[in-house]
Amino acid sequence: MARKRDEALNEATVRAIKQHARQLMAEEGTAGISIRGIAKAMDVTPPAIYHYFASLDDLITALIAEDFNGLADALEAARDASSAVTLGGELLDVVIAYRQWALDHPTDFQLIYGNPIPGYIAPPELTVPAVVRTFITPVALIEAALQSGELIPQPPYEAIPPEVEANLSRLIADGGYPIQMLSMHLAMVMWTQLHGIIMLELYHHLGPNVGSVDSFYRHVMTGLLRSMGLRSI
Amino acid sequence: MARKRDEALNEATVRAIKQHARQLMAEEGTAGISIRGIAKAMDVTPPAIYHYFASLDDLITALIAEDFNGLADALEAARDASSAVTLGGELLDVVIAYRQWALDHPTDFQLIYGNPIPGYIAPPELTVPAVVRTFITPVALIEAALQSGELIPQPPYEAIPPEVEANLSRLIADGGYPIQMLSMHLAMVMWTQLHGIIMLELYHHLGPNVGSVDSFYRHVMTGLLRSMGLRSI
DNA sequence: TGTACATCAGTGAACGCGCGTTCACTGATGTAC
DNA sequence: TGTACATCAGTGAACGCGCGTTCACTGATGTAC
Repeated sequence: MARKRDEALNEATVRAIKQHARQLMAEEGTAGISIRGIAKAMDVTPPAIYHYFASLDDLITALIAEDFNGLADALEAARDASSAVTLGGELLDVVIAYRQWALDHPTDFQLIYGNPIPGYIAPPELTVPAVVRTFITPVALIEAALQSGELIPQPPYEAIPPEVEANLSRLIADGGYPIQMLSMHLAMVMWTQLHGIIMLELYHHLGPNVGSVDSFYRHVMTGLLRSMGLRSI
Repeated sequence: MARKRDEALNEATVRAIKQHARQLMAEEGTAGISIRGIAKAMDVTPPAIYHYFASLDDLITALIAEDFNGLADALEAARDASSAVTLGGELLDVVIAYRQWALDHPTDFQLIYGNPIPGYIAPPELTVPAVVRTFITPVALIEAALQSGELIPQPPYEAIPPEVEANLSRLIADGGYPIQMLSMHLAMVMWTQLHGIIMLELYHHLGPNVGSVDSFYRHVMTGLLRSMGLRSI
């Protein structure tokens, strides 16, 4: 029976394990993570790992949690570092940072958004709020732009299907954020668009088709935000 | 050394092998495909499989090829079966069929568009033209709508970034289709949008957020096509 | 200051598992003369 | 009509591999009195 990091002195080792796990994942893909592989890379015996994580699944769960937070942090940082003078400009910078994080951490992005690792099931009580945290930065900017009149909703994006409306309002209530349903809806649409480009790019389906994914992404995302009624980009 | 299906009498067995492979994949995920697993399911000895496929990788490649063609066939069938009276209506039916195929064959969709199977690398000379075949039906409808004036390009979707333009024209030349670059570009944008929704849905990230993905998908895709300038839906 | 003991980090051997692939083979079926 | 032979589909044993996890253990370090 392994103890989980009761106190924090082993913190450095925990970090080292995660780091080697990510290294392995980068080299062999998301399913390449293994206790034995990490142990070999650290020049240590496999059971030693069990002092820090109770099982392989626990390790993976920790990685996933960290990655979601890493992405969310990157979005916040991009907003804070943005030199844009409008909310729309900040939003575009955040959107660009989203893809940049995926490009900088391709296997991490696959880990949180791609095929599940064989035999592993991510606990939804981790995964759902983690996705939500990732949303907060962009959705808050959309909300602010909406309030300030910088974003004036345009058809067809000013309407929300009734079936979706119900769920969105529950989502907002659960989160406790003072945010209009329309902001949430627009963020959702934006999210699916950006996600499609990134996923296709990561799996090498988009590059051969559009050549410069950089330009394509910027063009499409700018276009989408303008279609939604954002006047400032 | 195994012979590949020299003649076609073993065709029924080849089909049975693929079918059991898909079954296994549906139960255990994309990485659950294994020679031994298939053999066990067919109540046969593992080496027997090597009479029909030279290796596991060959089998996977055959599955991928078949899936791409299956998706392309489904799109053609949807166009042919469409009761819509406009090109735009047909296009929307095709777009809906795309998602429906993914929902009907979730692990097949993951196989062709999700994480690669550990240790397997799909041959690009198979994969790139296969993706293209999948494009033909929607892009032809967009082209026709453009020619007939049913689609009148609107900003921001009437422009193509220069870096993308170069690649698109090469793509069209390679394919030998008499298609305007703008049709290709619009199809590309549409593809990334639809793909994002489907991927997020398949991995259970979208459902909890929007409630009815059905409504959301229809709403977003209709909205996008209208924004592009399609007048008939 | 010295001794007794607890804790911590890790070892080494072993478990049972499933995997792709190879090899020499067997028995049934079909074909040629 | 009967015999000789080739082909086909599959068997059974074995290879070497990597995996997660368990178990009893060791030796170093820290702490209490």
